[in-house]
Amino acid sequence: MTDVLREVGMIARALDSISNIEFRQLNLTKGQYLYLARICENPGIIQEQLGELIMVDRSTVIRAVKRLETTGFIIKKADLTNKKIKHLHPTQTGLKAYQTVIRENNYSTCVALHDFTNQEQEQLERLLTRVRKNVAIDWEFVKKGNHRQY
Amino acid sequence: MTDVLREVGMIARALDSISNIEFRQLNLTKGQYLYLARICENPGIIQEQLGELIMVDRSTVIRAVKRLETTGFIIKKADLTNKKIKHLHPTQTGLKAYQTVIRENNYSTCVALHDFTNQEQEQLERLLTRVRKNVAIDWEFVKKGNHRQY
DNA sequence: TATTTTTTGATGCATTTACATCAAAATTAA
DNA sequence: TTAATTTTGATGTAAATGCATCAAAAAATA
Repeated sequence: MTDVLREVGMIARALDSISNIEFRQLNLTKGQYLYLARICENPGIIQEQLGELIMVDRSTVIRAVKRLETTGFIIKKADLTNKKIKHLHPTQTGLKAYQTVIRENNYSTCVALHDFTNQEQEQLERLLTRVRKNVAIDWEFVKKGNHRQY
Repeated sequence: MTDVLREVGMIARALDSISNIEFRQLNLTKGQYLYLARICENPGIIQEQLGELIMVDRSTVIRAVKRLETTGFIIKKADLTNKKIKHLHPTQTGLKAYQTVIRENNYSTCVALHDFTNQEQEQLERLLTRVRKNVAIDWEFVKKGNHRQY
């Protein structure tokens, strides 16, 4: 019954582990590739949204982004009208590193799906998107302090 | 292209986050439910195997298991012939907590698959198992210090 | 308009995570 | 058997993670 979730967990940990090892050569520490990629793909995004996109805690985002800033991969820009928010943009260095991140991620996807037909790949993606949306509802519910009944 | 991996990552983080929040009432700290469940299902397992099963670093297993031991969820038993290895077994407290872990995990699975037909559920599980096996090969390769070409 | 609530960012603290490295036992090879 | 290699466990160190909490700005409500 819980097997599906376990497979997902194992796959996620293994791939994250591989990426973290491989991206050390880019001077990206654990997990940073996630934030960098999303910022490069959504320039101007704010930290709050980044957390929702990646599904991690706000405080985690803030610290990961701070590190990316001090190491020169991204910059924070103030908003013209809203004093509270800060827009995130990649630097040249960030975009350069992003190329490698994408190449690696694509390679991992190929490895993960190497014996899959096109149809199976599409099927898996469709199913996973539905799972993610289902799970997101409960994640936000529980993160807000609500209790699930089971 | 990399979307499948991202979905997997998001799902895994969200579910892990939910579980960690919910299991604090059992006095299980972050990630410990994973180890406890596997030990309850594989009594006598050794730490090395546990790492392969969950796909985390050896050092992480050792510390998680140590905490589970000091908090009384499991015990380590010496092997009769092999002085190097230590077999892990749940205590009564551990088995009690495991009941809740399973109930929660099953509930999360239901939530994740709530709009899936039986056929879709089975299909997803088959596909994910194949992905996990594919990924495991590279994980062990990279963990051993080998470099992937991409 | 004034008050309340929500949003967004930030930090202190405790904890996990994992790489590098060591050490001892067990296994394999010479 | 002896020497080399692998397995298994362990720890120091550095870093990420996330909860609790604060604060300021913005948005919603009275």
